[in-house]
Amino acid sequence: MGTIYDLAKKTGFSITTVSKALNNYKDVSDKTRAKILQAAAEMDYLPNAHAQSLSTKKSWAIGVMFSEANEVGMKHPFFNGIIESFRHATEEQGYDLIFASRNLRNRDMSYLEHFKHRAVDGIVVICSDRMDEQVQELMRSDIPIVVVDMDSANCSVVYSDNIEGARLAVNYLYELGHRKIAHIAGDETIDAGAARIKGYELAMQELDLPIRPGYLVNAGFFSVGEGKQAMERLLELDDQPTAVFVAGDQMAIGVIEAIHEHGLHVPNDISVIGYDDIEMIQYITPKLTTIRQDTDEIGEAAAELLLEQMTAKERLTERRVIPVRLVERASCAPVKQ
Amino acid sequence: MGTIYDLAKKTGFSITTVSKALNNYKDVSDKTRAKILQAAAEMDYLPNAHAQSLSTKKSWAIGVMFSEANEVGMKHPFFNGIIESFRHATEEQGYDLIFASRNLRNRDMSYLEHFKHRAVDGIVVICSDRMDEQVQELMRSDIPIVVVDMDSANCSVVYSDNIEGARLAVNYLYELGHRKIAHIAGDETIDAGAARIKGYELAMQELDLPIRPGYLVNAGFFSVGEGKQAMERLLELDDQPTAVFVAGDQMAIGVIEAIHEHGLHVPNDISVIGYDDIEMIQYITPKLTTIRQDTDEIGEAAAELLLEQMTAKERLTERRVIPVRLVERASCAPVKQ
DNA sequence: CCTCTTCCCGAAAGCGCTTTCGGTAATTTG
DNA sequence: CAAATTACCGAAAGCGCTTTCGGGAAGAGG
Repeated sequence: MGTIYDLAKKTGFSITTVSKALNNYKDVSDKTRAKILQAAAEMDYLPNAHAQSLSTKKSWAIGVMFSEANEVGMKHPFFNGIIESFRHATEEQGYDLIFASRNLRNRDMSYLEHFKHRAVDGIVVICSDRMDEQVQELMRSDIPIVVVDMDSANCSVVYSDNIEGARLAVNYLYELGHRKIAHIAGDETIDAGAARIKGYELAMQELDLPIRPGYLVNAGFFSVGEGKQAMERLLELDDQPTAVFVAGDQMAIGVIEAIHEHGLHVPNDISVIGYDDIEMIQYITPKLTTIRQDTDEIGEAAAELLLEQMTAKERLTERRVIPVRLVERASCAPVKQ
Repeated sequence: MGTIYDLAKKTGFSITTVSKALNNYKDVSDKTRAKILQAAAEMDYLPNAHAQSLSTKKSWAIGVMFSEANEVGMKHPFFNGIIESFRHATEEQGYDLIFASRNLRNRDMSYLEHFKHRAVDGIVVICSDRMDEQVQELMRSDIPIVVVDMDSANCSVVYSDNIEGARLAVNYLYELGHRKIAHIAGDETIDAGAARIKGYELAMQELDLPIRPGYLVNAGFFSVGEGKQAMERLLELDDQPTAVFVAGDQMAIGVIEAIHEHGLHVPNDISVIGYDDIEMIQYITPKLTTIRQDTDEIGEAAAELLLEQMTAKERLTERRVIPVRLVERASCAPVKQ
């Protein structure tokens, strides 16, 4: 492959000139530039990224951190959608993504330390627990950072309009005639969970609907199993809801399962509406009506906010709230008389 | 953060000694090592990875390439399972994963070029089209590489036992009394598709079952829509199958949809068995019986084969075939009399 | 007491690249 | 034609680290 030294030797110019030719400096003549480029092509020359980074202090790499909670890792469909679109957007600008191990040759370090070690140009953190000490540390650092699906005053953030989403859901159920609307919620330590709860309460209040005892149930961390358990608790109530707004699609799947196992029918007996619009819910029975989060736009926005900071070379704190919309499918029906 | 120069100044030792202390060379006394480590901790010293890589020619990074076909990218659930377990396994050894953009500051280069530029220690390629020129180039290179879900004589590979999987599926249907067994296949240009076809043909032959006209239908690249279309073609046959072995779970979802839309019932009218065991098929109706690919083990095996080559510093060509198993759920039933 | 090891430490070169700064040759200007 | 630009090129320092090699001091052996 060779280095610029080889190129210099081969062309007879100095390494300075070679480097300049390669980097489009204007103080090399077209003729020598052409010669050098030609030679570079002939010997399959490729610049060494490490040497470049060392010298320029720019690594063209973005560190990715995501929640390992629930053992989902990279398997979480919502996370994946976001990271995929984030990847596309940053890749266009020439950045690589690096998924950091926290294990530096057997000395394990924090994510921040690792990212500093790797000298990434920026960091994106996705789907995380705001209480996570690691995340806090990242947010306190001076590396450009964007946080997805979580709010913070100290760094750029992007998340869906969860309040509005919850309102959409509740209003939709209301228009179908439902008055006894329950909410199976995500844990309040997760921003998205808390916001949807807030939106639910707000919407109910606006509609002058009381939140009956037991109608707001914390189902934890968005898994199918937790959703199912939560629904079972609702089904034990004397005063059962006719509709339930579930804070996540995966939980909603569990919810439907519980309802079915109880011998009831969705949506004829109970309507359920989810949140996220992950792909698979189109294929379950009944197809799930849900609030769609636009993962493409979230990813793009995150990329935009991060790139902005990286070029500005200063910490910005912009907040981007991505609109959501209702996707009507088959899991909600007018209330039975 | 500081460099080793700062550490040297602070402790009064030379940078040589500092470096040695940090890297556990034995020709520094315990006392000075302690001092240096202490000072390092005090000033939050972290070694610069680029400088290290430049000097040692080891980057502790593994390049990841995956298929962009079908626009799935990182969203493909099967891919994700594998990469997640691969990540875990390599992370334990201190490696980071880098998802390469092919856009080096607006000059777009091949994956191989990019990986060379980044000086990765190894490459993993997943779920790819064997015809892809980029993949071919990677396989021809001299960088340690492991290929998943594809066969090749020139590099280490790991894939599921697709022949056996197909056989398991066909035999299972046979035992349920089915004799008219069709196969909705993946494209033959995909190794997994081809192997499952072969397994299907083999199994049918072993059971002395004829493959009736139109019973082997190419459904392309494993999407829900393609599966659905393929099933529609089967349903147009005068001599309809009583069971169908589908080469992928996503396609199977489309298959079931087509059958239902045709007014038939799964499994009472037609039995369906899938392939992969992606998470969501537990939640569709009926729950899909399938051949389970062990993504965890595939990822681990891939990591193992790659790490092996990286430490051996030579190209190896081991082949690892991961066993599969039948997961019985509710989409298959005894044949109607 | 002298020599031979052993134990520690540091000078220096090298990894591959960028960038400042100065210098020469060619060109323009008055 | 002299002076002032302009165009082009290169020496050298620097980025932060590793590793070879040699040398001084201390301890061991005779």
